[in-house]
Amino acid sequence: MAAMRRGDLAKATGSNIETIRYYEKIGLLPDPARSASGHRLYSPNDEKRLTFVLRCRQLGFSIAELRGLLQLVDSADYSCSDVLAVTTQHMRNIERKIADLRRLKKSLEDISAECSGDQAPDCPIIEALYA
Amino acid sequence: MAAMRRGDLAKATGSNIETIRYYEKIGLLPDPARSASGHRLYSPNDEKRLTFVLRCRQLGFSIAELRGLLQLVDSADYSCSDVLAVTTQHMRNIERKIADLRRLKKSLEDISAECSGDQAPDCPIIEALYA
DNA sequence: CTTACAACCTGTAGTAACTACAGGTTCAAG
DNA sequence: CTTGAACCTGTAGTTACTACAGGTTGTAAG
Repeated sequence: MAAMRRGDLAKATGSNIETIRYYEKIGLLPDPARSASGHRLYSPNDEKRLTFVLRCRQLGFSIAELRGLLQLVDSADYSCSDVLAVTTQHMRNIERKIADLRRLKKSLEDISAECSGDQAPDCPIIEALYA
Repeated sequence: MAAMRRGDLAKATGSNIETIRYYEKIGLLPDPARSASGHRLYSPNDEKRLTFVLRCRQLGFSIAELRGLLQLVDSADYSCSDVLAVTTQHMRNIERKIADLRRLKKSLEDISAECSGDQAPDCPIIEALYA
């Protein structure tokens, strides 16, 4: 189980090599071990943590939310209710975003309804917005 | 019908005073007239254009999409089909975002389903992500 | 007429979450 | 021993603004 270098870790997790350095810089990942010449060396534990971070990001957690989640994880005595609170809040945010987008789409549909889509000049969409 | 200054225009359109300068800088708004001492002076036409820009932004058009729309408007011989093409593309983008968020929400629900939300340590949400 | 203060002017830095580059070192293969 | 990939660092660019610093102008009251 040899230590991985940064490129290996990126490949193993499917992430961008620069992202790893970025996450380290902002404190999501701990400073890794270094070889004698200064190259970063990653353990399987480091890989697990990065995987966690990447999964949370894929689930739409912001870096700030993720920081909260990691604080829980790192505190080592987190409970279900703590985690569920963060997750539930995040789901609410997502629901709000969905609602916003739906309203947006409805507005666009309404505005577009009058538009013939043909070669006519003076499109009613523009008329509606540029009044 | 006196010319407005920047603060007046911001108030009239409900926008931030700095945003106006920003839109000017990136070329969404034309360079306005200036008083002898260098203060910006806005015409009713300027106000109409800013209103258009703000409405499009509220409808979720990116600055790049907006630029396309303005190019059409400024070309003065745009047609319905041109405008509808941009709008339709934008609606598709919104639909995709909605779908993405729905999938996200579903994943979170699935992951959370096992979580009791009580004081138990070792939350299954974390287990699922930090595996 | 002066004083005060709001509103303006400019350029620049900060936000979120990365990505990309420049210029230099180290590692691994042939 | 040479070559080239992979690494190192710091910094700039992205989107769409917002906020500040430090200076000038406009306006109203005294």
